[in-house]
Amino acid sequence: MRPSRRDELVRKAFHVFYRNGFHATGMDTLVKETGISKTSMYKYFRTKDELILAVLRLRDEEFRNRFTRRIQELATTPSGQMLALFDALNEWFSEPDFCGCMFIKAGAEFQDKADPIHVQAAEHKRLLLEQFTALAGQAGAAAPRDLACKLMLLKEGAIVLAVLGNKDHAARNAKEAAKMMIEAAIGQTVEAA
Amino acid sequence: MRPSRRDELVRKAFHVFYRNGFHATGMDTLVKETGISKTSMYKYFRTKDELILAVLRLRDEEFRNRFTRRIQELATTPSGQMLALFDALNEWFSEPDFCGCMFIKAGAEFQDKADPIHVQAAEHKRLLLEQFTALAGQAGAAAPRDLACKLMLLKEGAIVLAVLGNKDHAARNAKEAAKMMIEAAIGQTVEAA
DNA sequence: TAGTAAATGTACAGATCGGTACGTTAAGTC
DNA sequence: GACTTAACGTACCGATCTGTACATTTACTA
Repeated sequence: MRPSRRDELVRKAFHVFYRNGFHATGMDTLVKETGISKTSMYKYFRTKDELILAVLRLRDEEFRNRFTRRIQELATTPSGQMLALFDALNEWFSEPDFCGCMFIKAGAEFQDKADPIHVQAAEHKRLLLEQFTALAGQAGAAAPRDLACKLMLLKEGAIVLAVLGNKDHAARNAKEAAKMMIEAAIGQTVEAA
Repeated sequence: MRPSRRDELVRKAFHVFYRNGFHATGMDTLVKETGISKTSMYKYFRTKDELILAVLRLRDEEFRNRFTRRIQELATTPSGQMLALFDALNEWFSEPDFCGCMFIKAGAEFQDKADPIHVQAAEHKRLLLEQFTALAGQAGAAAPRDLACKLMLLKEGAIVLAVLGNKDHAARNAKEAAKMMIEAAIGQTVEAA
């Protein structure tokens, strides 16, 4: 089974949806931007929504993998990695084609909580929270889930303000706030990278 | 100048856009949901985008007014009001028709930073940040703008997680985190309401 | 009661939407 | 060379999109 053409579609469709939005991107636009015929698209996916779901699944996997790896590169201790999370976030903000979180946008465009796309978006956040919780547990936090939730709050808030406000300001303050949260939860200081 | 019919349109259009999204809501849907003829709509506003802008302006004004008033009802001191902000947030989350922040959603659907709708959404966040900064200044915070930014981060993060995760969890942790931020910035404890 | 302004309903234009039908081309395999 | 498979292009379907034209009705006012 050669996955090439189908994966190429999903990968290219991601960029178009990410930049243009879901409802604002028509299938004809996708044909033009991806160079893949509409006939092929509808052989791989029965509906536009199914294509969107595939895009979100790919993005979820790649984003979490890349994020986790980058954090491990930046710090060795669990507490240090929790703080490095916000350096990785800042790096992401600085990428030239950064324009927010795909899952926040998916949740915003597909608001029905029963919609599979909305569910998929929520699932991404849930999986991230799980990872953060594990990290907080390894760091010896008193209430790992609460610390993880607080880090998530800062991360999501930083993304929103990076889109609608000042990237640098958001990233710096999120990291400062995170440092206080982490230190309060584990009872010792954490040094910034 | 009788503002009734036009304002009625803006007010009712808000609810439809808020629940259904901007691109997903057609003008014919607005006719059906608001009971106002399409001819009238296009007499008041030349395009759909202009109507959306008017909706955002109304929402901005009403949201900030209502929020500010509620915070003043819940607490008297500036520092207490900053904390009460997260009680007001929790109340908002509990409203039956709560489905996120209209401006985050507007920013997500209109991503072009030059688009007037995107600009309007960013302006709302900027004005909120101004208010928080003033409050932080009154409370005697060392760096009012930084404290305000941290509160914003927690507020926006809480909204995102209220939509894509657990409302109660998000609101409670946001308030706990805010308490630590405020106390660290003003150098004294703040009591919860 | 006549006149005026606002709001209405209906019908439509031109474009685009998601999705399908169908015939053609390109590349490999036997 | 015959056969299969995957991808292609084009043309189209019915529905919906934003926005307009136009004649009619409502409601206030003189």
